[in-house]
Formats: sequence, C-alpha cells, structure tokens
Amino acid sequence: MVTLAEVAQHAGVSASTVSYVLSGKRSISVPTRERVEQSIKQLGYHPNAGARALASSRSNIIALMVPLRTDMYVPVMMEIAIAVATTARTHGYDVLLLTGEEGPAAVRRIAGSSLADAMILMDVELHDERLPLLRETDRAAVLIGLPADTDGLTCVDLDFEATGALCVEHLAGLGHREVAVIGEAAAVYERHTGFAERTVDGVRAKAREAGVRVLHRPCEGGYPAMAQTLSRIFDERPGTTGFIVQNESAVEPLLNLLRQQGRAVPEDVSVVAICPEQVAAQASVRLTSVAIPAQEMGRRSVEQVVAKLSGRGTDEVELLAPELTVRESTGPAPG
Amino acid sequence: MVTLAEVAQHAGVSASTVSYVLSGKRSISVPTRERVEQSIKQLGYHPNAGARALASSRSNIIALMVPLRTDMYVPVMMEIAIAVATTARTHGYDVLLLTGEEGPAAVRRIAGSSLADAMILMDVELHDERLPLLRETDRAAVLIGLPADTDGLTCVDLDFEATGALCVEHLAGLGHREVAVIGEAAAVYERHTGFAERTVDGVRAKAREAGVRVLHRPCEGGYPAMAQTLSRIFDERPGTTGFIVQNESAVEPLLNLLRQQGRAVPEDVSVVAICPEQVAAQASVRLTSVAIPAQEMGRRSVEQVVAKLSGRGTDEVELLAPELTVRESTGPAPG
DNA sequence: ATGAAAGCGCTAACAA
DNA sequence: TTGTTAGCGCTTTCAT
Repeated sequence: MVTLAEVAQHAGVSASTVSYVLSGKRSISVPTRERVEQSIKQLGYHPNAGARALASSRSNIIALMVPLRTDMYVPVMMEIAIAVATTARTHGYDVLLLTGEEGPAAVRRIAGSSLADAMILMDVELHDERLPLLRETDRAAVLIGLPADTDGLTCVDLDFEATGALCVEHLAGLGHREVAVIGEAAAVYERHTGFAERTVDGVRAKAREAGVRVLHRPCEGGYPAMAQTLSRIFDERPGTTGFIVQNESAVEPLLNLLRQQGRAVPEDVSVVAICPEQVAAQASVRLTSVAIPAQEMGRRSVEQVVAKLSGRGTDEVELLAPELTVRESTGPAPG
Repeated sequence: MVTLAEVAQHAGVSASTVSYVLSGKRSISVPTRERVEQSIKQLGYHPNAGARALASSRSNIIALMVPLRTDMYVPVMMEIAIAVATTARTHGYDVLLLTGEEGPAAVRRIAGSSLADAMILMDVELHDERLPLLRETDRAAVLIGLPADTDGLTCVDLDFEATGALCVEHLAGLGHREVAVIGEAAAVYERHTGFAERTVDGVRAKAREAGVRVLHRPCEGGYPAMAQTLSRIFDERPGTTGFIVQNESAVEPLLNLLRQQGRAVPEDVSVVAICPEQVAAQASVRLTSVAIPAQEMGRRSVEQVVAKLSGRGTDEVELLAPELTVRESTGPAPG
C-alpha cells in the first residue's frame, strides 16, 4: 500500500504538505502542489480511511438506517437510499447501510464507535425508540419522516397534509362531492408512522372547506382486500365519484375492479393516487397523482446532514411541497 | 469518548489485556475477564472503528455495489441489499452502500483506501468493466451474477438455465407443445447481463428434449408493449398455449390482456413466471412461478465473502437451484 | 496469564 | 509557504 509518507518522499516534500495538498486547508505554491499531485497520481496513492478517521475524528461516512419492514413500498425506500448514496458522494461521504434489525442499539454502536459522522433515519415513527438515544448523542442526524416531538431534530418529509388537501382540491374542482380515501394497511396506522394520518387530516380539512363528504378506509393491498373495501365503500356511500388512493398495492386492483363493475375511469369515477411517479405512469390507466418525491427526500436529507456537519446546521422541519400531475384518471364528476 | 486505555485503568489491567478480552485472541483468567467486561459495560465503552481499522488493517466493512439502473426490478435489489446487510451483521461486518455511478473508479477507491475489506458486486455484466480492477486488487470479492469469464472469481447466482428448463418441464408435463417466452426489455439483452440469455438457453435445451416449440420475444414492460408483443406471438404461433414470463412489469399486463381476449388462465393458456414470490402471489391470478431467491443470494454472497476473509476462501461459482411453485396459472393444455 | 511498547497512516498544532 | 512532531486509539509482537 502506498502511504502518504511515500508520496512525500517521492515529491520531495514533507508529509504535512501532502496532507495539506489533499485537504486544501492551507495554501500551497503552485509548483509544489503540482509535484505532489503528480506523485499521487504516479504512485496511485489513496489515503487510508482508518488512519484518516483516527487522526481527524471524522470518518466521512453517513449511516443510513432503513427499516426492514415489508409493508412499506420498497421501490421508494430504494430510491431514497440510492439518492442518499449518490448525493453523499458528491459531498465526499460514503453511506453505511444499517437495517432496522439492530434497533436502537445500532444508534449506540455507530455513534460509540465513531463509525459514522452522522445518521439518516428512514421510516421514523411518531414515538420512535431511536430518538431518545439520538438526542443524547452529539452525532448529527436527520430524520426522513416526522415524529410527534421534533424538538431539537432535523426532519425531511413530504407535506402529507398539503398532499391530502391538494387531492381534494383537485377533485372538488372537478365537481366531485363524495370522495373515498383508500388508505394504507391498518398496520401502518397502528404503527403510527404519522404520514398516513397526516394525509387524512389534510383531506378532511380541505373537504370541510370545500363542502365535500369524505369516507376513509384503510386497506391491505391485493385483490381480495380491495374488492371487499370497495364494495363496503359503495354500500355506505353509493354516490361516491372520487377516490384518493394512498396504497401502491391497492392501485391496480382498484382499477381492475372498477372496470369489472362497469364503472369507467374517469367518466364515472375519478381516481387520484398518492404514489411514486412510476406507479402512476405505468398503471393500466395513467393516474392523476401526487408523487412521493423519493429522490428529493434522499437528497435533501443528505444536504441537511452535511450542513449540520459543517456547522451550518439547522434544527428544522423541512416539508416538501406536493405536486399534483393531472393524467387520465380524473375528470368532471358525472351528472 | 471512552477509550480502551480508560477501560484498562478502570479495570486495573493493561491496555493489551482489554484488547485481548475483546478479541479473544489469547486466554484471559476468568476474574480478569470479568473485571474488564464489567468496566466496559460500566463506562459504556465502544472500540473506535478508525483506530481499530488502522491498527489491524481490517475495517470490518463490506462494500456493496448496487446498480442504479432503473430497468432492473427494484424490490429484488433491495431484498438482496437488506439480506446482505443483516447477514453481514451476524458476522460482525457493516455494509457500505455504493451505487454504480462511480463505476470502476469505486473499486479502486474502496480498495485503495482500505475502507472495506471486501466487495460484493450486484448486477454483474458479462464483460463487466469492474472485473479487471477487481482481479488486480487483493481484496476479497463476490459477484452476484455471472460474467463471461469467472476465472479467479467467486460468483453467486440463481441457476437461470435450470430455471428455464424447469419451466419448460412443467409446461411440457402438462401437455403444452407450443410455448412463448416473454423476456426482459431488449436493453437487458443488449447489456449482456447474461441471466436473460441463460434462461432462454435453458428453455431451448429442455424444449428440444421434450419436443416443445419455443418462440422467444423480449418485451419492454407496460400495457402497450405487452399488447403488441402478445399479438405478434399469436400471429406467428396461433397454437401457443404456454407462456414463460421473465419480466415483472409484463406480468400484470399479460394477464389483463389474455383476460380481455377471452383466453382463460389456466384453462386456455398457462403462464409460468420467473419473478419474486411476492409478485407471483399478488398477481391477479396467483402465478405458478420460479422465485428469484433474493434473500438467499444476498446471504450466500456474504457467507462466501466472509469465508474468503477468513482464508477458507473458494473461487467458485455457486448456482442456486431453482424451485418451481405451482399456483393457479398453469393447467393441462387444452384439447 | 499479563504487561510494555512499537507502530498503523494520517492530521493539525506549532515552528520557522 | 513549508517542515517538524505529537498524538489519534487500537493491535500485536516481544518480554516476563
């Protein structure tokens, strides 16, 4: 392995000069810098990560804790993770992938060992077990999601209340007066991840304002569950003409079932989805939707974390504004 | 931060003793060990990762390179990644998440900096750019996938030839004589990832043996593409009664289109899918399928890597045996 | 069974 | 603008 000392010798300078060329922390004369850079290239030098971490007490690693639940929509997690990893690289950081399995202990382990300079936690629950530990730690952290108490924490999330409101606004604008919300599986609500509730809150608030009736039903995904949920909805509210779906695995079943029942989309009923763009665009009817901005969430969380690490930190809740894209699943209310 | 020296002082022993208690690399008297463990717990000591890496030249980190392509089925990648992370932890390793973005340079960077002790590469292509670098490196590595030249490399993958054969065998056993293979998008074949070709090879070989006619068509996912592909298949081979689908985003469109055309599954046509269990089980018709054993692939790749790191290394290609699960999409050939 | 001490490769004062 | 040097916290030989 090529060491910094070898580079120094090869370039005819001291070790610290090489170090400073690398870090840019002090000015180096042009010829010296060029010689050093030349030597680095020639010898194929790469700074040793461990030594660097030890000497500087900075690992340049960000830990990303992803849940290992299966009831969250996986592509979104992956998209966030990829966005985190690529954004982190542009700031000189690598990403350590932690699964939720270790639970709160992982926070202690990573912080204690100085393996990572900072942590990004995904799928945060309202009363997340990891938060107390996180607050004790001096480590920088950013949450993707919104816990009940955000005091002293930095959070990034989609503004789900605004999302719910936006969906209602769109449907109301098209003349729909009876709207059903098909939500996540009951387990998601019970887990109190918050986002599902926040969406419904937003829906309700805007509905009241717009004079729209709302019926909210959680739904496990898949055909059988969706069939049951749908028939119950029409039993209870036969006049329902608008649907807001926040459950990827219910989208396609819903469309199929409506078709089977002879209800045309969007002529008879309108459907707005809250889901990743890809799901909306590839569904059997191209769906009017509010996108889950997974990439943006990943990117912003890294930027927040990097800001914190550079002292420009802000303990702030950043809610991303929802955007509704009109496609072919919504139209004027019938009649 | 609590250091090893502090633990030593607190326990009234030398630093090396504490180190050896931790590593188990030499025998320690019971009372001493207990005192040390007591101190460790009491002080909340965690060994510093950087110092450890520097002194031992082992980071206890495995790098995982995931592709950032979008044309691979994302949940499978994620499942592998999670399996890698959790399995790694059981062996005392953490996982560094690298995206393909950096390309071959990432291999150099990680190896050069000793950031990771080993690498696991996903989505390996037949003539992968990273392989030459990998061979130069002394770092342990395992590929998920099968390049053209596996010499000196350890690979883990599903046995796609056997998978293709297994599908044909199942259909042939049910009396089907004309089978169509709906493959991945053309881009996947052009990229020469290999697995798609291997499947078709397996299909062809077994078909010859079983006297089954085979038509193979790549297919972009989604409805329009699937519609076109399907009509071409029936134009060319009106007698087709069996389908083998290796393309997650074509599955649901295919089922819908067959239904629309009045072809009942499995009464008129049978469908075998090569896809994750979840996709097969949640489709609108529960699909007979060969599963992509994502977890197993992740787990095995870590175990291989760990074996290599402990010297018990094997440069071996490990092909996982496919398993076909019969569900409701296959039945006897009509007529 | 335990201790003492020499590094591992780098960073960052402190000097010049 | 550059060099000298003292650690960073741990592992591991060499002693005892």
